[in-house]
Amino acid sequence: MTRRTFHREPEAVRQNDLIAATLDSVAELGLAGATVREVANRAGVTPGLIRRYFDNKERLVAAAYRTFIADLIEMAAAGCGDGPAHTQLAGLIRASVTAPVADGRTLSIWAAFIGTVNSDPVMAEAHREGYQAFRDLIEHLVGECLRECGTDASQQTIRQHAIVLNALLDGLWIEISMGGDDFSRMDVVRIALDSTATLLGIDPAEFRE
Amino acid sequence: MTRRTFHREPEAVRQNDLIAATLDSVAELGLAGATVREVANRAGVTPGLIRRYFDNKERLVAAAYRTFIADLIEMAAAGCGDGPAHTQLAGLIRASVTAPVADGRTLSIWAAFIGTVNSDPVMAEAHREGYQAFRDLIEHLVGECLRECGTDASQQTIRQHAIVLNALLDGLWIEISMGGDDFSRMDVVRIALDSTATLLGIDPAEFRE
DNA sequence: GCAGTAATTAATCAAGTGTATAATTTCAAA
DNA sequence: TTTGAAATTATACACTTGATTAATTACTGC
Repeated sequence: MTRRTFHREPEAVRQNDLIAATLDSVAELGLAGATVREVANRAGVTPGLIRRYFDNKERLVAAAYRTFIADLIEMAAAGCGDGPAHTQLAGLIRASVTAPVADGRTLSIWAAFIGTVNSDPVMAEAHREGYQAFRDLIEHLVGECLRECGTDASQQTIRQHAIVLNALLDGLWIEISMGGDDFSRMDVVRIALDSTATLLGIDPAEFRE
Repeated sequence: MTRRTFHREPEAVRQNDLIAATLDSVAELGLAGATVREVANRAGVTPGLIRRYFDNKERLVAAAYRTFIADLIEMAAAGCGDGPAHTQLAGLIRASVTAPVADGRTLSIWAAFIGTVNSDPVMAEAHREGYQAFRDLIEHLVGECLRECGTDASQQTIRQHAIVLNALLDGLWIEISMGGDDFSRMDVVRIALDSTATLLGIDPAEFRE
């Protein structure tokens, strides 16, 4: 009876693999399906090993959530580029309503985690961290964008615009990711950009990237 | 050793109690916490009894989701009243961004269920049923509202407006329910109504209920 | 090449899960 | 009051879960 062969991996790599395996499990099987054994299998590893990298299963899941949120924001922010603010904002919006940010897998993971925020303080904290970052980014871009257009708005007005825009993006992201009905037929990017221009009171033509 | 006393309940009542207990469990402990025993305890009943009302735990959870979604839509639609369309729409919006539709408990339950839609066909079906109803309601109200304002819009334009408005409401609902930051300080109803008016291109003054 | 250390496996445990079934109790009808 | 059927409880079972520990293996530094 010979043991299964294995090879060692740098700590960061293994940790990353375990987190990736966790996210895959959550996406395909739901949070309940992300058992220690399932995650270990997907990572090509034995269940016991997980404990060497994460104290608890709870810690593993929380870590997975943190990297998920961070990656999500990074993917969205990657659409910004470094041009004028209205171009950056347009890029952010386009990225938010198209894959890979907007797709079923991402939504499943997000929802599964969000569902625990109310009953799990650790997850609640992990959540707040990441969410704030996205809202701050939007608020900054909205402010710059309005300034570029010659509109002088108070900080409170900017904040309100950011809140509404953030909500709109969240909602569109959910609807599109859920794969509802006829989104494949319409130009979601155009709709998102035009709606944003309308809400901010700026010229829609400005928003053609 | 005497058995615990009990009293019989009409089938509909028991069924309802079990569903209510399931939703409470999901809200407070997450989907994973909604075990057969937990639900039974909250319903003041023994685990075995559940099987007399639901074939599976899966069926119980699906039934709970259906009534949850139905109640949610009913609560939102209850704000409509029966006046002119723009008043009905305003009522719907107000109801959507205030309690009991918009609160943490509701969001927790919603998210927990949504997280399963991708991996569970039964839940996916239960979901689509309820969601369509809400979008149809919004589309109808938007159409009537534009007609009242003298705007003549094509069916496709109406549909696009409905999609955007639906997304905005979803997003606001989530942000408010999540209890993010400073929503307590601001008039969310006002923000929601004004944003809607802006998006539909109608006079915000029309929307003061 | 060799030793020692640390990563990994394998095997096991107690607790909790959904489900099944037989024993009881309630209640309505006679 | 008695009887019978249906609702409810109690108990048990097989299985999965997260966690623990000792035995083994791979790799690093000498």
